[in-house]
Amino acid sequence: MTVLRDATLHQRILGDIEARIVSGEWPPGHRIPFEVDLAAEYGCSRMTTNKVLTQLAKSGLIERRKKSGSFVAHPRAQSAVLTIAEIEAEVQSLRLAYTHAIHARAKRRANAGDKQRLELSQAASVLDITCIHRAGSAPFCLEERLISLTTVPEAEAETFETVSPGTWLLKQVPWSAAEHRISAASADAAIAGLLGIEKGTACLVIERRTWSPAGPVTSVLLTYPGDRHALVAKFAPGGEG
Amino acid sequence: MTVLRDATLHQRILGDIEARIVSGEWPPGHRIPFEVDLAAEYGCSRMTTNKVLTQLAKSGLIERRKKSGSFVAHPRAQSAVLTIAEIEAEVQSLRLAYTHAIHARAKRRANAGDKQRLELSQAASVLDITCIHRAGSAPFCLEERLISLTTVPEAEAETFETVSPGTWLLKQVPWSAAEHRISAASADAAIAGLLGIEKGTACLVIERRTWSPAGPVTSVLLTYPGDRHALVAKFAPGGEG
DNA sequence: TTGGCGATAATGTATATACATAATGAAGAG
DNA sequence: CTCTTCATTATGTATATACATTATCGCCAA
Repeated sequence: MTVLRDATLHQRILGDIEARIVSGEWPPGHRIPFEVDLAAEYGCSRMTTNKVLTQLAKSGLIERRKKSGSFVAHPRAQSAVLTIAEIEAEVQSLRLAYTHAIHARAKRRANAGDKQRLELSQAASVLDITCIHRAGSAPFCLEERLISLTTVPEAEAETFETVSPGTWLLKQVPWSAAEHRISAASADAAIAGLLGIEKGTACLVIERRTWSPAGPVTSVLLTYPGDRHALVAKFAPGGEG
Repeated sequence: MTVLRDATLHQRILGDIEARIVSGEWPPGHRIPFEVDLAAEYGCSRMTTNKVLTQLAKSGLIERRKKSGSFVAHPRAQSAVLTIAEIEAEVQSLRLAYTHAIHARAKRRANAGDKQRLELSQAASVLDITCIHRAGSAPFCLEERLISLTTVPEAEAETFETVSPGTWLLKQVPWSAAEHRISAASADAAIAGLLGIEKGTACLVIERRTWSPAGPVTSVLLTYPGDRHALVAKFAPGGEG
């Protein structure tokens, strides 16, 4: 119920329509007023109402059909924005000291498993890195990463001792596309040892694969002890409130 | 590398700028041409380039500062759109028959735990439902749900035998806000029994809480056997590819 | 040197207008 | 009665214009 003080006309119209949809006053399937009618109602030009409705359509709240009008959409699937912070930032937001250590680092020709993880078809060489992230003195997260040296040859010269692989790659390829796969798994003996937890503990596993226009960049498995970590995703109809 | 055939001017400009950012040609911090210069380059009006840059700013790829210009943003956190399908749709996409069964259903005054889960402050009554979703004959997912009868009194009359609680609520409160919390947990004896898995199996747990303008609606814990399920979230710079 | 003041330059919002596009529905031809 | 055609109508995209907002820079004075 926060009344926006200096809301623009655009925001006012947008908010009014959103409120009527979210409250259920306009249920899915309901036809909302035409652009020209809304413009008349608010005493503005059609361009203004057009931009509002276009934005609502992009956010998925309404559907627009030429000649027919605009209709409140039927929600299909719960979708939400998932924010995965950098591990260092995540640890620091817990007011703990962040450190990382490289546990293993090897260059090799890509084997079958590597090719599948990176979606490589041709022969290529990769860098395989195992890294432990700590919050204070306790292990926080295990990182098992493959880097395609074909796409990022500069990685071969890096030891990643001072800068973690994730942070370094973010500088090299700032705006790559990514796909995340989130699942749960029991820690095997090796992982349990590295994370200092009991074998069989449930862990949250995030696999992130990233691509640049030049090709596959990296595939990383992040394993978190499950009882200590959770991902949070929020959804507000129409974007952010 | 798909060349858009009938791309609008807006899409062309947008794509060109995105490409230069994603490729690294324009690194974070780089100042991109002014609206008027872009307009001159493409032979269009400033309104067109303005809308393109405004959209890029909303998607987080650039930052805009009055008098200074527009700059490629520094990526802060990996964020991606997570789509959580309805369980029924999810099962059917696996080409399996979907059924659900109500295992328990109880109305009660909200206790301390209920109030915390629903973020209720006052006394209220809630409906507590345990429901098993099956793919074919095998359990697929366990649903433990609280519904606030203050916000959705109609729920009291529902048995949810024919329509699952999630589907029913989606009809009642179509466009509610939601918060998801994703974690991993070991199945205890009760959950293992209901899901037909061994005690201690790692499970993916999604807690979804939803609100309507009238107040908290529901809190649901979805527990999936971890080795059989994964969530997928994708990120493409600038929205969808 | 320092402090403030105003010109400037870039973005932010809104308007009126124009024409393109596509779906609907009605009129007309076979 | 059916198929085609065409006018209508609502959205989609783009333009030229206007004025508001707000950082930044340079000038001038204390």
